[in-house]
Amino acid sequence: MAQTTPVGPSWADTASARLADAGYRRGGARAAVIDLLDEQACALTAYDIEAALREHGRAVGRASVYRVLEELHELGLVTKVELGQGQARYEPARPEHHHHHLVCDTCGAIVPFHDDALERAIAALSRRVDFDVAEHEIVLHGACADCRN
Amino acid sequence: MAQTTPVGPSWADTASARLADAGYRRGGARAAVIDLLDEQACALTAYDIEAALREHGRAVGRASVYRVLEELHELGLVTKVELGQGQARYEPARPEHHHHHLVCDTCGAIVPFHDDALERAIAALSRRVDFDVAEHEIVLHGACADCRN
DNA sequence: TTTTCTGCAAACTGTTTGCAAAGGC
DNA sequence: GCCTTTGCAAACAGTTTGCAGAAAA
Repeated sequence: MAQTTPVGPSWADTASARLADAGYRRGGARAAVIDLLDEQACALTAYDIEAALREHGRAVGRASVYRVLEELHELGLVTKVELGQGQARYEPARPEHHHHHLVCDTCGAIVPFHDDALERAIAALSRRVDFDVAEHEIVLHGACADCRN
Repeated sequence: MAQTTPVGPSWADTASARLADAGYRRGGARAAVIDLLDEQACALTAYDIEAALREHGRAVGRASVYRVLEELHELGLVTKVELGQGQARYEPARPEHHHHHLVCDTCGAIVPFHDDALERAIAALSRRVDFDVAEHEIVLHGACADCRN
């Protein structure tokens, strides 16, 4: 169950450092949310985060969860995705693990994917367009392997 | 200000026919929403629709707007998009005008675009993936020409 | 006349905000 | 000690639902 992700400077470290640079103090709620996000590979809802923290015995107020997520998102450290399920999801922004999502509209399952051709098409398009494109979000809806039967 | 879109069977006709086939009756709220959507090229929020109908002197209850939109979406006649602005938007589904959206995170402007390379990449990917892909949504975030200065 | 549709108001859900107490520096 | 951060509760916004009257078939 334990996941090992032995990289150099962890996302949590980077995020903490960046927050410090931005003048934020090292509060408990902030650290708890960052540590939790650091362990996650894919996107969680604010509620997921709140529940997980409570289970870990590090309960954090809902408002604080939202506030921390917003700060992190503002600094580009967290990616906020809306998968059409009526609530936002958040995941650590790790450029080397850039990905998008498949959503099963039947069971709600979320599967991350990455596709170079798609990224190239997006990059080319971004250059062509009269717009400063900062981010892009791609969501594929449908039925997962289990649900299409 | 008046837009002319002289196609064969209008989207409104198609939508009405499809609704009738599905066993729905031809109520006033339903017709009003369909007629309004038919005139629109891009995505409106439920609130936009409610306000526009009121201005046209065809006021429709908010609940009815949502109910009609849901029916239309269920039948695949309306595309529902979430552009990260905390509210859903709806537009008539016209396969021949398939497009996606650029969103200016500064002023909120929404610009539709279409890109064949992107669509091809999505199509290829959809075939490769262990998932029945029914729809896809692509949102590019950034700053529009006016806001990037 | 029977069944569906509509509008209103109330309920809900996810998110944000005001404020006083707790905590970092 | 000053200023930020936190948690709670209340406020909010968008959306959904229950219900009684209006309207289609």
